[in-house]
Amino acid sequence: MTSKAPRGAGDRLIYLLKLIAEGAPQFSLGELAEQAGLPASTVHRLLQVLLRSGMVERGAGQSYRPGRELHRMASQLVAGFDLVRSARPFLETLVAQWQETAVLCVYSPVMRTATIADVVVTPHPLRFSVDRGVEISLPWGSLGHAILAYLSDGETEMVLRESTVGPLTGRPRSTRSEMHAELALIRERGFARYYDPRYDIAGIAAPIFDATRNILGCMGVTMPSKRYQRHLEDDLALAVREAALKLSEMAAISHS
Amino acid sequence: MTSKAPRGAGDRLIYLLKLIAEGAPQFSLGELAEQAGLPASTVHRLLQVLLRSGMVERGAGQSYRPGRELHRMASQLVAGFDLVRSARPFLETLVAQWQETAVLCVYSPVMRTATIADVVVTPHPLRFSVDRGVEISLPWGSLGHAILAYLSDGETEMVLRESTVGPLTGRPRSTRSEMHAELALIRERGFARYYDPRYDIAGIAAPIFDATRNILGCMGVTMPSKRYQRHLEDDLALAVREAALKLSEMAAISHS
DNA sequence: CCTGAGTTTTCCGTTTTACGGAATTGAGGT
DNA sequence: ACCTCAATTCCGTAAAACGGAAAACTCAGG
Repeated sequence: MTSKAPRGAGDRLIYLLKLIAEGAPQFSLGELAEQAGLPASTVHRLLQVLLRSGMVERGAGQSYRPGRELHRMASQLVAGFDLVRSARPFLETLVAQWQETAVLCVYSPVMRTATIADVVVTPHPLRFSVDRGVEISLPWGSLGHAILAYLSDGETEMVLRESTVGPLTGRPRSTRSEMHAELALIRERGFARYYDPRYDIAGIAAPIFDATRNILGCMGVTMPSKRYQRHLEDDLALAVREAALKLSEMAAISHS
Repeated sequence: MTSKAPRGAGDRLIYLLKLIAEGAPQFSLGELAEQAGLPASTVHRLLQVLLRSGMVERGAGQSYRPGRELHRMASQLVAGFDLVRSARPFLETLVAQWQETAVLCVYSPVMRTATIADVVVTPHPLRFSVDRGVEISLPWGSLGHAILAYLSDGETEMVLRESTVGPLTGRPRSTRSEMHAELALIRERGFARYYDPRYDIAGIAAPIFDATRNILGCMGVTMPSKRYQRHLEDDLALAVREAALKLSEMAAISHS
């Protein structure tokens, strides 16, 4: 907990603000000071700044609490939330770190379809052309699986029944039980892998949820199966899962 | 726009954060500097702090945008939002400023009833005893009217039909058309007044909405009709309306 | 009502950082 | 390549931040 506190009034204020936002709805100066690893007098002075701006208010007795201005700011930000726009930085980070095309995919429950909402392409010259708006098939590929695995049993069933052939292969993908085993594995791990050397395509994807753990879509990376070899370790998969998790957290309260 | 900017790194950071949160999802250093009324070099330095902490990120080109950390903070705050707890400071402020008992009232659409969720009492020795949990009657009193005025026509009709007598008077309150005229007036003004010298009670209340302008409840002040005289001017009414408005803004995204 | 332990708040000399105009660098357009 | 405008860096000055220590305050318990 007592991580090294930053120096400088500005950095420290942000640092405190974060602690306050994720901390208890009611706290004392001492608690905050200890948690922040800062001297009480310093925390006190910084709290005056937050108090002055309404970001923090005084509660019953000698306690402090998040202020109305802070809440108002939060509402404004959340209200202006947009999955696609918010996902962008994550996609960009993934590409910057792993050099593979990153994709955001949103699921439409009414249509029972998923479409590519945003893409950041790899700098590699060899890459698939992935376009926004393209519908992806749920029973096929890492992106589809990452969503399919989190649909209700009924929905999953309907999806599987509706389409029995893969979009590239043109033939049944796998048996029903193989499929269910794979989806269970995805749920366990928190991400989906896909690898098909026959069509030189591979990918890793992880689900994105809203506050009630309804699936909103998924985020993933796709690449030629050759390059996939480098990522057989869990490093990339964990990065993708982590990004999707953070985005879910951000989307937790949204006008789904 | 060019209000006097605060001095000191801390104050200025908060000031910028607010501008960023309520401003465009994409902005340039120059824009922000002008809007803040600060020299560009200063804004630049402060942005480094926000950048360092992830509260702001760089977008395409040379632009800036609200960062992931800021969004995450906002989600956490909104997730922990609670109408009753959030209303408290408003109630306290009202009592401190006007010395009259302030009440938060929440509406339950399923039951079609409103109950008192929180109270901060006046310091005056002469006051009504208002208790949490008490159900209030919608067709009667400022609190009830402030809610009733914003129900759908159908709901309003059902409420009026269900209860035809006032809780204190024990007799029909007013004609249907009088009632509708009053509710229209409330909608126009944004607050409800009530005054009944026969029972020495008076009050002013304003509605609280969620993001889609569904009514969540209301906030108001009650007092003996004697003291009401002092508040015939719109000052108190405006204060109540203002408080309810701000709370609505905060509640804009909530798990109602 | 008084006392005492534990906080919070103020003080103040020292140190560090913030400040912002001017100069430089860099991006985007023609 | 060249131009323009905005972003970024520099740097001497000025102002705030810093935090230990002392004072004031709060809340129990006697």
